[in-house]
Amino acid sequence: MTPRISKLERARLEARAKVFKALAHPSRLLVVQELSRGERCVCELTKLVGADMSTVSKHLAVLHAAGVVDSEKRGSQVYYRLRMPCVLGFFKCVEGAMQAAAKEQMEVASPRPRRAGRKR
Amino acid sequence: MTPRISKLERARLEARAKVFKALAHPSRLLVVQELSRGERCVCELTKLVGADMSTVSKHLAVLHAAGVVDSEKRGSQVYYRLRMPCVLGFFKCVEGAMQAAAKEQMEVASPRPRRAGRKR
DNA sequence: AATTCATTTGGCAATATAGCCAAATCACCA
DNA sequence: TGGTGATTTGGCTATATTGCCAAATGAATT
Repeated sequence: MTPRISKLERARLEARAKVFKALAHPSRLLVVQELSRGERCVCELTKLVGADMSTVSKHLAVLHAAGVVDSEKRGSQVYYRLRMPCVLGFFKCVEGAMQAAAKEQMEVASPRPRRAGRKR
Repeated sequence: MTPRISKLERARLEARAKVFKALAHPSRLLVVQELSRGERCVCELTKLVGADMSTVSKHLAVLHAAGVVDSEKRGSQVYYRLRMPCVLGFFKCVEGAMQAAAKEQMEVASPRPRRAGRKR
């Protein structure tokens, strides 16, 4: 019942979790990936994601609140930029782990026989 | 309405998001951090987190399903291990970004005066 | 086999998230 | 000032997540 960590540590974890939460959605990951290639306006991202613009706007608000992206209004459109480029490094980490997991999945599904095996 | 990405790409994003989702909770982040120091049984992690053991067990199940941790039963207890150590690198990235954000927050709250300023 | 400890699972209520539509803003232009 | 395009916000429903309790499972012990 009594946690072994301080309130401060709790707050730190909460803040960190906010960033992960912000990235924990396919559309938002897609947006981040796209923004890694340069700034984009909401209309461009909307076409890319293929959802309602209001939906995309809310996704962007989540990313912005977490400090992952930055926005700048120019004329009538708003441009978003990636502000935490180090997330891209983590994508590679995840990618690698997923490949390992996939390989393992396959081996569980049909293990390579040690000496001789046959399909069943 | 029509997204500009393929179904395969969609699936890839979904899989990636699953990992982020698994990390998107303070308690689970705490667990990951702890496991970076070595394997721990559920009872240890439960004390650390300070929640019901069933709750912690479910958190661990989420991390396991995402491939972030691994488990091994030894005797009557189950030991969990970090399987994706590269997540730790990302913690640093987030930490740095959050510090930058915090500093900026403070400057927004009370900007350093350019020439002369006074409290209001 | 009964007991106990460690863990997982089922179920449920509270809360949070996602996505759409409609309405409100905001900038620009006629 | 009215109109148009870009974006955000409010509101709503559907869905997902969280966390507790209680019950089920499993291993070690008596």
